[in-house]
Amino acid sequence: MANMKRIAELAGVSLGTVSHVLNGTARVREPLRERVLNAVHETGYQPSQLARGLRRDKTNILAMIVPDILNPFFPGVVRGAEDVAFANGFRLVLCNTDNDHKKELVHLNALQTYLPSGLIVIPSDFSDLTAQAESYRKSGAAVVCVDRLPRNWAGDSVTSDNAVGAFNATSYLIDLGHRRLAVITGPLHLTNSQDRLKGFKRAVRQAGLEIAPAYAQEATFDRAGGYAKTKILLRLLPRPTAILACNDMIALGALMAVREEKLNCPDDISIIGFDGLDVTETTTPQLSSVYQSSYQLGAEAVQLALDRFADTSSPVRHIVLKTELKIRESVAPPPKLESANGTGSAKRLRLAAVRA
Amino acid sequence: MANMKRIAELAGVSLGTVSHVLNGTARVREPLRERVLNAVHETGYQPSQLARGLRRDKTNILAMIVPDILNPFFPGVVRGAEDVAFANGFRLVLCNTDNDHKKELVHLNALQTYLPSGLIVIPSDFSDLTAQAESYRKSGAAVVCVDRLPRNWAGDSVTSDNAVGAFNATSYLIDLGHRRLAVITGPLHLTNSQDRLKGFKRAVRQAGLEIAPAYAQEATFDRAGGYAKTKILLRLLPRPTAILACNDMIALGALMAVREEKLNCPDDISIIGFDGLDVTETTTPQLSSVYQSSYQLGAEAVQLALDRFADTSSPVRHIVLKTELKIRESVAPPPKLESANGTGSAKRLRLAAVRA
DNA sequence: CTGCTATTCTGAAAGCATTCACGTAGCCGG
DNA sequence: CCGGCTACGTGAATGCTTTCAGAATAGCAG
Repeated sequence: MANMKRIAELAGVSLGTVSHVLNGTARVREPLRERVLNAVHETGYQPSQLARGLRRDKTNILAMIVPDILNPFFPGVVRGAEDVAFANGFRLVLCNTDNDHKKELVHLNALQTYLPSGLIVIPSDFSDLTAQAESYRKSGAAVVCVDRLPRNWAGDSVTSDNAVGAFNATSYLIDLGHRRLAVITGPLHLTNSQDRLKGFKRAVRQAGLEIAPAYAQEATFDRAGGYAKTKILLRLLPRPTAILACNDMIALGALMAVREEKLNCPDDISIIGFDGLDVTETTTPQLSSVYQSSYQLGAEAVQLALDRFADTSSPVRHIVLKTELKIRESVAPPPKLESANGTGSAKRLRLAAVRA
Repeated sequence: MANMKRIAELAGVSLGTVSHVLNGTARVREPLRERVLNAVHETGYQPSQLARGLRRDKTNILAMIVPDILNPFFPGVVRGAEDVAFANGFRLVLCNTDNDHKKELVHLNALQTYLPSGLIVIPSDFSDLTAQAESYRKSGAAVVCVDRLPRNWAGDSVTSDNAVGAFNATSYLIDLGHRRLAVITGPLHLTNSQDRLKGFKRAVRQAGLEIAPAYAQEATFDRAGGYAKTKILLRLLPRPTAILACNDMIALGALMAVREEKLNCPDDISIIGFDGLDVTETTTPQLSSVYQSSYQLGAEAVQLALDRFADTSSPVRHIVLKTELKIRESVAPPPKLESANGTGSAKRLRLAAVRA
């Protein structure tokens, strides 16, 4: 690959001039400018990002840290981030933490030696990024947290309005007539889980309902978690008539458990998930869900990083994206009649009532 | 951040010695060695990857190019790649092409200026990477193609055994008694689509069956494609009793179309997908699929790149991964009786037969 | 204790682009 | 025609690490 020196020779100018033409850092008269540009075209020269980064103390790399790209929620975030990054001439280095804070730290430390312009991070469990973020900021990199916040986070962030999303979903169920609501939250040390639970509780309180503690279960954010906790919920007396699952994976597990118990969703029990993944459209029944735009989360995060990058001193920003309740087939009014012990399917019960 | 000079001062040695200790490039006696290591620990010094890359003409970055991380098949590949990369001290720069060869070229050109050690690429549509690959190889970077191959690809690659996978699935259907098989392929300019179609045809031929051209439809690799082509297939007379969908998204679309036509899967029509995505477990009926390990695809690709990297001259390798036919609920023997026009559900027909 | 070889260390050069202090040419007003 | 200013260009210094040629030291044999 040609280097700048060669371009300078070809164009018959000095190194500095080539640099100025390339970066627009100084005025260069047309004839010279053109000669430089020609030389660049002829050779297909592209400046070494390494040398440039070394000199400028900054690269056009953005470091992106996510728990696990295999979790179907995260690819959207990554894609949104990559698109905005690419549009602005930045590249994304992607790292998975598996929600392991140690691994997160390893990545954080290692990545800094590439002098990225920014760091977009979906914090791992029990993450505390204060020190690292400080270090990045000191080196001139913007740090933005996405989706959930580490403890004591005081920097820029982009999240969905988890509380309002959960509130709306819960209210919707209540409006349908549900009174015995259950919620399966994600891990409660995560701020998004906390906020969704808050939204749920607020809706419940506002409706003057009481929810016994057993009706709020904490699960891991996956199908297995949703399945296990739903099994528990379905054994409670009286059985809940609706479940707010705090993400779609949990909702999927809930649906499996419901089916396995020979209950019918939505006749016996309504389910609303959270995230609005594509998979909610292909289940039977189709899952209702609080949709949030993972893409936008990532896109806004990078935009925020770029803004921060341009203006280090402006006040911290905390972008909160709207959610949208998508009601599909998994929601219905609560069963009209029920046996006292709360077992059996609503359909059967309805039949029993007719006979009686 | 401290630099090497500072470490040298702290340890009272020369720059060269620090470098040698850090890289093990020369023998350094214990006392000095220790002083250097201490200084490194105390300062938390980490060598600048930029300077190192600049000097070595190579970074520990791997460039990874995928069509679209939002396509649920690709995150697995990326994750597999990242894990192996990380384990070997490499980082992944992720780029999406949207299957646009132009965008692919832009990424390819831009990424080279970071002097990556390797390039892992899932080629876009109509990709021809010969020239770029050559350029990368010339700069000492390993290039590995994954999942599908560009035209005239002569380099290392990792793919699944698409032909055998499709052959097995098709044979399974034939063994169940199906005679009127249909296939919905992906875009036929993609080698994986071609291979799956070949496998299908081979199984058909081997069973002595004939498939009219209309029973082989080409679709985009998504739900919409599967849906549209299935609609067409369901209108054919006689109607096919089984569909091999060449990926799970197509299968999902097929399932939707079947349901919409008030047909029952698997009673009226069997469906087998390809890829074995998680989503196949959450549909009703659960989708049978030819499972391939996207994770392994990515992991092997990076391993191959690292190997190539260590030995530039060894012969080109072409890793082909096994697939596994996962039969779930979407497959059954063909309906026993059918009306001549091929409409109506098998169940109804069976009832009619009983009455007669 | 001397002479040599083998072993360690050192320091400068190289890799490439950016930037800053400084030189030069052109132009205006006087 | 000259002083002086503006607008352009120049090239050396810089950022950080690796590597190579060569200096210094250690160790051993005689």
